[in-house]
Amino acid sequence: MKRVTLSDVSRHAGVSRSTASLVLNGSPSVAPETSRRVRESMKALGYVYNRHAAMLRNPRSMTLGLVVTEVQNPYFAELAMTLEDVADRSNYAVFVGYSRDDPARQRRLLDRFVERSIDGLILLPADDTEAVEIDDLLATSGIPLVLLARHFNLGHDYVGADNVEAGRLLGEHLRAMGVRTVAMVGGPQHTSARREREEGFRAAIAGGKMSMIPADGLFGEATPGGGAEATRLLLDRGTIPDAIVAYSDIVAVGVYAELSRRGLEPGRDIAVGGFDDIAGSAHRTPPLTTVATFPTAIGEKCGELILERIRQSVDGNGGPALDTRLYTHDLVVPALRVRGSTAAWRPRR
Amino acid sequence: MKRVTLSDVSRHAGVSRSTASLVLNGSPSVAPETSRRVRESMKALGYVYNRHAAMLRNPRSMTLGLVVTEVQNPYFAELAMTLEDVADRSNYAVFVGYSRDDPARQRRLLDRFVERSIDGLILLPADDTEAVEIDDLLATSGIPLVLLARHFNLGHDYVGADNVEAGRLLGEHLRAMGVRTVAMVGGPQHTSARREREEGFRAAIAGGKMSMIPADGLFGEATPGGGAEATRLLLDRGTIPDAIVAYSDIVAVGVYAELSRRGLEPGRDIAVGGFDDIAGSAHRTPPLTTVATFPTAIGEKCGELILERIRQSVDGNGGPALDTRLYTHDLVVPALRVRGSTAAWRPRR
DNA sequence: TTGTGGGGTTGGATCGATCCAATTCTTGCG
DNA sequence: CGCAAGAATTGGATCGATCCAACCCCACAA
Repeated sequence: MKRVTLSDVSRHAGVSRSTASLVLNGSPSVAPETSRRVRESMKALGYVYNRHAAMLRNPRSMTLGLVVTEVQNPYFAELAMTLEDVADRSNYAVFVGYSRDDPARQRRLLDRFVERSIDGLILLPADDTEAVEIDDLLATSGIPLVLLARHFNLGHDYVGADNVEAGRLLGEHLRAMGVRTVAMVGGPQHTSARREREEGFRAAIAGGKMSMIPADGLFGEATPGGGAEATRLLLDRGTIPDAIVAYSDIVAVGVYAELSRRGLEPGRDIAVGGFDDIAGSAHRTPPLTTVATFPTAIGEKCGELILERIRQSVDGNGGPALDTRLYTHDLVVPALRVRGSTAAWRPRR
Repeated sequence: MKRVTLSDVSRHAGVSRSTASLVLNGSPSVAPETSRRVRESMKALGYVYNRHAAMLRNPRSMTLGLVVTEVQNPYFAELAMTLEDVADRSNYAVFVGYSRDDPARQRRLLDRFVERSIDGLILLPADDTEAVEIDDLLATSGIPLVLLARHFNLGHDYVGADNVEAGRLLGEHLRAMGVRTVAMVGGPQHTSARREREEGFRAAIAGGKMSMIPADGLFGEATPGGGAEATRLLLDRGTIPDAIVAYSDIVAVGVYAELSRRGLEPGRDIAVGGFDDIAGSAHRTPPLTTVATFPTAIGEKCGELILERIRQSVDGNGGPALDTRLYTHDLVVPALRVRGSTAAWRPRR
C-alpha cells in the first residue's frame, strides 16, 4: 500500500539516498557497477519516481502548458498533435486546455498551469485576449511563452503562418482567373490571422479591376455552420459575387453547403477558395483551391522554440537580457494549391 | 526573484503558517476576519500556490490524465474537448497525450503521467493495446481508470457509444431502402468499435435478401485518405455494390471523393452511410446519412464517472471493494440521421 | 613518508505546504 | 468562582528527492 521511495531503493541496494539520486539523474561520477545495482533495486521494488518531491528542490518540471482555443478544427488539431510530438520526443508532459475563445477561461487555465509550475507555455490566444494580463502573469512567474498561430502584439516570440503572403497568393490567383467581384466570409473578427489574410488579399488585388464586397457582419465561428451562415447572409444581399474566399477550409465546407442548397455549383457558378489545406479539402467535390499553411511545420518550429527558450531561462539564469533580446517571429511560407473549385470557373462574358 | 511562500504570507498577515494553510483550504474553523486578512496578504504579495509542495503531504493532485489516439478526427476532438470541460468545471488540470495508435507510445505517456501522480486516467486505448500491461500499471499505482470509446475487456469502467445498436440502425435502414449488396470500408481492424458496428449491422440484415461483401483488406486509417483508398480497392474488384457503409463520417469523406473520381454520384449511383454525425456531415453534397453517436454526451458521462471513482478511491480508502465492485459500462444510445446520401437512392430494377 | 588529487560516496539541510496534537482564548453553566 | 466545552490558532514533524560540503580511499609524485 505504501509508496516505494528512493530511501527504500538505496537501502535495498546498500548505498545512500544521495547515490541513488545521482543514478536517477545519470550523473557520470557514479561507478557503473553501483549504478547497475541501484537500477536493479528500483526494478525489483517497483519504484516510481516522484516528480513532485523532486520539484521542491529542482526548478525544472519537465512539463509544458498548451492552451489552444479548440481542436475541432483539424488545423488546430494538427498543431496540438505536433506540439505533443515534440514534447514527447524531449520527455516533456503536456498540460492542455481549450479556451474556446473565452479570455476568462483562458486566464483560469493559465493560473492552473502556473500553479503547477510549467516550464514553458504555448498559447494560441483567444479572440480579445488582454495582452497586459498575459504579460504580467508570465513576467512575475518567469515562464517563457511562445505565441502560436495568432499574436496580439510583437513583444513575444511567435510562430505562425505568413498570413499576409497567404492572402496575397490567393488574391493573385483569383485575379489571374479573371474574377471581378469577391467576398471574404467567416472567421473570428479580431484575430491577427483574419486581419492579415484579408490584408494580403487586398494588397494583391489593389489597382486591378477586382472589387471586394465589404465583410461587415460576415464574420463568425470558424466552423462549417459559421461558413454556411455567413454565405447565407452574403447571398441574401442580392448580388452574387464571382468568387467567395472562405476564412479557412473548415469554413469553406459550409460555403459549399449553402451554395448547393441554393442550386449554385461551387467551382462553376462561383469560384471558392480557402486557407490551410486540411485533410479533407483535396477530397471535396469539387476539390478545394486553398493555400496550404503547414501546421506540422508550424507546430514543429513552435515546439523547438519553446524548448530553446526554456534552456536559455535555465542556464542564462534569467538575466536582464530578456528586455533587449530580439523576439523570434517565425512566419512559415504558405503555398497555393489550385484545384477544381477555382480552376474550373470561367468568367461570364 | 524569489518565490513567495506561505510563510511569507502568514508573516505578513500576522498569523501562523498553519492558519494560512487552513485559509487556503477553506477550513470552516478559521475566523472570517482572519481569513480576510490572510487573503489580502496573499494578493498583496502576489502569492501563487505551490501544488507540488502540497502534494508531498496530500494525496490529491487535482490533475487528470487523458490519452487518446489522435484528435484530427473531429469525433475524438469533441470527446477531448468535452472532457476538458468537465475537468475545468471541477478545477482539475488535464495532461493530454496522443498515442497515435502506438502501444509503446501509449505506455510511455502513461508512465509519464503516473510519475506526476494523476488522480485519474481516461484512456481511449490504442489499437492492439496489451490489456495486462495497463492493468498492472494501474493496479500498482492505484489510479482509477475509465476507458473511453473503445474497450479491450470488460474488467474496467467504460463509456462509449452503443456501437452494436448503431450498426443495427444503419443496417435496418439500408434494408428498408431495398439495398441488396453492401460493403463496409475503413477503420482500425482490431478495435471494439469497428467489430461492434459490423456485428450490429450484420445482425440487422441477417435472414434478409441483403448480402455483405467481405471486408478483407478494406480496413485502414480512419481518415479521408484511408476511406478513399479502401473504396478504390473495393471498386477495383469489379463489382459495384448498392451501398457503402463507411466506418465513420471522416472515412466517408474519402468514399465520396473516390466515387466522384470514378464518375459515380454518391447517393444516386451508390448509397453511402457513415457513423458519428460530425459537424461537416450535414453539409456534404449530398448530406450524409449517418448514425449520431453523441460524443458530447459520452465525454460528459466519462468525465463524471472518473470524478466519481476518484471520490470513492479517496474516502473509501481503497478498500477491497474494488475486486467485487461491478464495473460501469455506459453505452450511449445512438440515433439514425437519414439524409440525401441514402434517401435519394433507388434500387435498380 | 607525507602530501596531493580526484573518483566515488555520504549525511544533513532544504524546498513549501499539510497534518496532528497541543495550546490559548471564549463562553456558558452549575 | 471554577471548570468543561468549544472555537480559533499554533509549533513541530513530515512528505521524498536534491543540493552541498565534507569525506574516504587509493594512486602517484615529491
